[in-house]
Amino acid sequence: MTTRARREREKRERRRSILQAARELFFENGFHHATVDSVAERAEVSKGTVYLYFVSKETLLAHLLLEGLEALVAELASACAEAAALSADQQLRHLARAYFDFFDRDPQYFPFLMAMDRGKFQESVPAELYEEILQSSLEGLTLAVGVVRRGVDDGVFACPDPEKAACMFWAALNGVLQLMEHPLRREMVGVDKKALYESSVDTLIKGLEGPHADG
Amino acid sequence: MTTRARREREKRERRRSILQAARELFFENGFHHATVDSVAERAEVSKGTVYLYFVSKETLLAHLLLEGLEALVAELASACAEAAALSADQQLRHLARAYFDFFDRDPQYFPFLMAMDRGKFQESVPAELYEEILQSSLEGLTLAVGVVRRGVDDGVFACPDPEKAACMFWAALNGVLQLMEHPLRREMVGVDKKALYESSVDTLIKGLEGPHADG
Amino acid sequence: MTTRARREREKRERRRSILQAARELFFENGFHHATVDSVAERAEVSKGTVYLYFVSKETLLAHLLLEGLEALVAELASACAEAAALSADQQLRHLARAYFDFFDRDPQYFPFLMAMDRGKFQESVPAELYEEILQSSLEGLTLAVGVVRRGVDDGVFACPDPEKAACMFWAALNGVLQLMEHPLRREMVGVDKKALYESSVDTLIKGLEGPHADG
Amino acid sequence: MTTRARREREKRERRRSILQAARELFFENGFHHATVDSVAERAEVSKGTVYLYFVSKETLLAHLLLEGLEALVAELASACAEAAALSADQQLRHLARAYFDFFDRDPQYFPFLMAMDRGKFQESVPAELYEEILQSSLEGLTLAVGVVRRGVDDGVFACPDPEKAACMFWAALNGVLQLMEHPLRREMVGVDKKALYESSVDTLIKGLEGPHADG
DNA sequence: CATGAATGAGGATTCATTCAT
DNA sequence: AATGAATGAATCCTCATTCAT
Repeated sequence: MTTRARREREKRERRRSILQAARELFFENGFHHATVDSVAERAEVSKGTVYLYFVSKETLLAHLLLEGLEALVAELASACAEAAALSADQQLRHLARAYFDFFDRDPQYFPFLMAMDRGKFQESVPAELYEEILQSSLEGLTLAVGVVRRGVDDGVFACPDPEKAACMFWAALNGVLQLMEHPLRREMVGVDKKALYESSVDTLIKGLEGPHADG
Repeated sequence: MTTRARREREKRERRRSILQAARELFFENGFHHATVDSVAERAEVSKGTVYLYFVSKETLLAHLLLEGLEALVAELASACAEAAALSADQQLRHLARAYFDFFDRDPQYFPFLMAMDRGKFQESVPAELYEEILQSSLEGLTLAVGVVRRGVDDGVFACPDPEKAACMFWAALNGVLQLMEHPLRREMVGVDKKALYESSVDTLIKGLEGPHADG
Repeated sequence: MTTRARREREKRERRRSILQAARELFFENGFHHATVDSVAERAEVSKGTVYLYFVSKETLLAHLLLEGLEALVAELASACAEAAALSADQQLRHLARAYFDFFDRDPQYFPFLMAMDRGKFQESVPAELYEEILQSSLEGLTLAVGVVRRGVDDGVFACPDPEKAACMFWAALNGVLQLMEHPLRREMVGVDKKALYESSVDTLIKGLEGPHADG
Repeated sequence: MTTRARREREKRERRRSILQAARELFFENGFHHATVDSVAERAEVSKGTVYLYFVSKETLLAHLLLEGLEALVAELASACAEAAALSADQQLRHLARAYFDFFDRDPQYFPFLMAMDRGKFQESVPAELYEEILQSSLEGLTLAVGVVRRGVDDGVFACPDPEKAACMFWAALNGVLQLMEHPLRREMVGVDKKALYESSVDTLIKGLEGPHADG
């Protein structure tokens, strides 16, 4: 029946709009300062409806995170695939660019990924969901490890421990994104975000190419 | 008068103990889950007294931050000075190590430095104090810029924009510290924090040494 | 039509299953802590259906009560009939035993009979239904009055006011049941429920037999 | 200092007024339908103040109960003492009358004593307080046991188990009070509360006097 | 008849902040 | 200066009830 299909669609629609409202508000005011009331209001549903779709405020955040991470991983994987034919260092550049593009398009995710660390979060979110998030957040790293490993095999990179090298790479890029996240800090620093990011990629890759890089 | 001197000392003493109590509690439970009541109780003063010394809960955090940053800058400066006679790359290593040591000793600062970015924080803290914090947080960078610049002058580093290079360096190290902050993530990643940090320093310095590093 | 008959049966069936689910849940968690959702779920119907059969949560309770009371009255009446040939005091014992057996089998009714007293209950239940419940709850007493009256006529009991005597009897037994209802209290008191009940019956009957019992 | 003394008095005063407001509202609307807001309003304090004095709504009820029970026990003890010189049966009558007077004056306690039985109550009340309440609620019974035992020793009562007899007595009186508590039931029954109570006392004492009473 | 998604008025509790003493 | 009692707005969450399909 069409009715049923439409119902399903409306439900998904509503779920999306709640998630979207939460994304906006959590980002604008920070998770703690956003209220479930305001989420409901912006999503144009009642407060009860929010709880119909998500068991708690924290769970709302968790879904936001998971959704974001899954999208990110998908984009990273596709970037890797596209660059499969290129040299390892070019592939790594592709990966880094995809990473950048993602957070450039959706800068909100960054602070959220960090918010997840705090204690109370784990308690208020179904364990299963939490597990999924951690899994997802590892997948990006796994991709990078693969590329570095290939680079080592191909003689492009000279690092004894590809896993550590990938971590380093990943961490450094996160650092740049985080640093440039805050408008004030961006202004203070007086360097362009994208330019800084690309310099970092170049420097790191250059650092990985020579011998004894990560003893 | 001695009385006056004693009074002054007691006041400083009390201020310190409030700050100390706040530090402990904010770190243990996170800023939002710590209450002013609990701070007062642990500092063994009344709640009113807390407000006598600090205009708001956020201001308490701001002072904690400022205090921490000042200590950090002092340590960095001293590390720089100690290494003044060494080559620029060695000096940068010294700086990086001092940075690491600081956060290794007081790992709690890290999350707070990040918390500062959030919206409501700025509103609840005297603008002047906020400004001071930003200033302080830039001073570390300034130190690094100086070292890089000297390295360029000495022909050790080959980067056209020392400021950008220093930023990159700093951001990358922050990224490592942040990544390894969370116990779960540390476990997932399976790499030692200090080793990862040192590899990053090595890789970055190596990257800075060659030509066309940060075009 | 067979269809019609089946429909009727299904409706009764469904009604029963809702009532049964409510009984279980109200008893397990107390009326206030049980939710209509949980009743619907356990009865395997939708929440809307519950409201199709019962106008409110309170009405659900009222029907439970009424149903229980009707069953009780039936059992009491049958106990009376069975003992019709015996002496009045023996008949009264039979009645008391039937009363005990009923609450021993379904101890949950007791607290609910009491819950009914509370204010909001009357407002949320159709007046007619409420009236029926009160009527039913009186019928047991009427039975007891009849037996006592017969006892007076036969010279077995010596009380000028059979109605009052029956009330007294009834109230006393209720008191025992109520006292022994709570596990903690039962433990504290350190007396067996059935033994206490039977002693009460004996003592009361003995008290009714002599002269000047309820002046 | 006078100031301090006055402060203390005011605190006690406020505590009392909150307790009093709670008593009224819990009784008028039932515990579940009374709100902490309404308690605060009637006590003419803010909601926060209520929580300053009592850790939870349930604790408020617990204190009401404890206070009531302690007053009751005190009155029962004093009734016993006054009647120390009289025969055991007269002393028991005194005790019963004091019991009646208490609930006649403060009929609210009765429903509360019962409310305590429900599950969630125990969880929301400090264990220590709960224990105290149970203790208190036993003391009345202990008094009755003492009197009955003396009656047995004096040859006035002929019951092998004074403890059971006292329970029975107590339970029966509770039953009468409970039955007559509800206005509607009182009307239905058509018997005067006090008269019914006194008849019960007479009948029970008479029942205890003869032989084989509670074999 | 039956469904179950949506509602939204409450409810208990917390806590930063004030202020009379 | 120091106290700590009082405040009350704010917050998350619940759940009986309705109603379009």
